[in-house]
Amino acid sequence: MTTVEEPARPGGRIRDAARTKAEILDVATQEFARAGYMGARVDEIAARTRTTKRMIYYYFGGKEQLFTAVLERAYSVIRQAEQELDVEHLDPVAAIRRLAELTFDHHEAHPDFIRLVSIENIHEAEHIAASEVLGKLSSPAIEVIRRILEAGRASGLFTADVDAVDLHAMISSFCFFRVANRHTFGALFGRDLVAADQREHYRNMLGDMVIAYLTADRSAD
Amino acid sequence: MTTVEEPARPGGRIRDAARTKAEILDVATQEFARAGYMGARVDEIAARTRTTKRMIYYYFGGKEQLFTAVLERAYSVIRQAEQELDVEHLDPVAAIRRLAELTFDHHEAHPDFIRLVSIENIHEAEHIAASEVLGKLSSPAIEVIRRILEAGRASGLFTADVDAVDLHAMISSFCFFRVANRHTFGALFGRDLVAADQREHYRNMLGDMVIAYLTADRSAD
DNA sequence: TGCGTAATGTACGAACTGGTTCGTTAGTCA
DNA sequence: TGACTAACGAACCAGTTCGTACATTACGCA
Repeated sequence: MTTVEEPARPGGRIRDAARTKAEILDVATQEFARAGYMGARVDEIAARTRTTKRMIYYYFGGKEQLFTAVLERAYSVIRQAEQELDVEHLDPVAAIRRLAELTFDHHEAHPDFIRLVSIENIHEAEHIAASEVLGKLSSPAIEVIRRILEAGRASGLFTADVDAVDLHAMISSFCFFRVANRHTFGALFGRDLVAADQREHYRNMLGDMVIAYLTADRSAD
Repeated sequence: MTTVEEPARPGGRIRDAARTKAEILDVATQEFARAGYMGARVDEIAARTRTTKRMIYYYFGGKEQLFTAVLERAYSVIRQAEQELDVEHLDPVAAIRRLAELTFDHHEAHPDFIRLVSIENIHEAEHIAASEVLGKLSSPAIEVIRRILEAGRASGLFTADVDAVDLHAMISSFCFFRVANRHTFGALFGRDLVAADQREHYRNMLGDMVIAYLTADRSAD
């Protein structure tokens, strides 16, 4: 989330559509993530911006479209990260582990994004459905996983006939839950899943889990 | 969720505190799960009840306490289910698989509960913290897992030195994600994780994953 | 049977909230 | 340089929303 922060020429208003839009999106991302879609206040977003509520409606049309724009930008950040995945030079086991760790790191680094996704699910993904952009572009990570899995099966390392999307779901589950349900889990089990000193532990646990699943001896089943 | 449904004596109002309270909780559960905490409308809950908004404030004090009461009852349902866990007569591998499948089934059967938990996490578990009841009582499932893990390690079947709470988190992750993120995942990857004809597939996948993790050959690490 | 209290219903209000109306200003291009 | 338009601000409005004041009724018990 590129936080816009500029010297702000002190005398009166400056005209910069791009900056104003970006600033609104920054603040809106925080506010929606903080309070949920219905809990977020358009006035509050405006107040924390160097512009006014009028501009939100001028640029985005309304609360609904603003949230959609927030989601679009948030998703574009992961896609960017996924695009930079470069793990296919590794052997399949190392490649999958690396991919899992990158997913893990990305979730940890973007808790606001996780919250937005939770919120969007409460609303049954209606904003994603309404978005021109989001519906189409699928994740590059899936293709990467598909290729690694193929290589792993070809070399005999991977015993399981797993689908790439399913494996992605498995990896995401763990990463997502850890961040999204941090609070209830902590309150009920007295354990902070996102505690700094447990980070490596859970990161390894995820890798071990995925590799164990892919390389398990299926002859006993 | 025991839906209260009674013949409803046709002539005028009936006095039944327990029934009125239970009916409010039923409707409130639906409404909060549907729209989130901030999105839920007290008037709407009252309208869908055979009583009035006045009664909500009379019995629960306010929206906040009503939501807490909804959470308390929702969590008590899982605890009930967990209390009935009876898997320790099985060998450790079968016992863990059975436990994972029960968790899987419970999540699938209670989507409203999943939504409430997501919502409560958006609000950083503040209602759980405010609850007299919820903070203390921890899950019986943890003790069951602890015992199975011990037996598994003792018999040499389980290679991993896993903590019971961590394993619970692992199992819950997959089950929770599948239900909670159904909508965004479906919209983005074109796959319905809760499709009826894929149920067995994902149920097996979870079991395979957990067993593979617990019985993996760790000598290579 | 009458009385006290728990339970219930109605109507209302103050504060809030998304969205709009109307008017203003800065930049730019002919 | 002047006019045109994109960018912007202040005030306002209509509909909601949580919560309450006040009146009322059913039920248990003396």
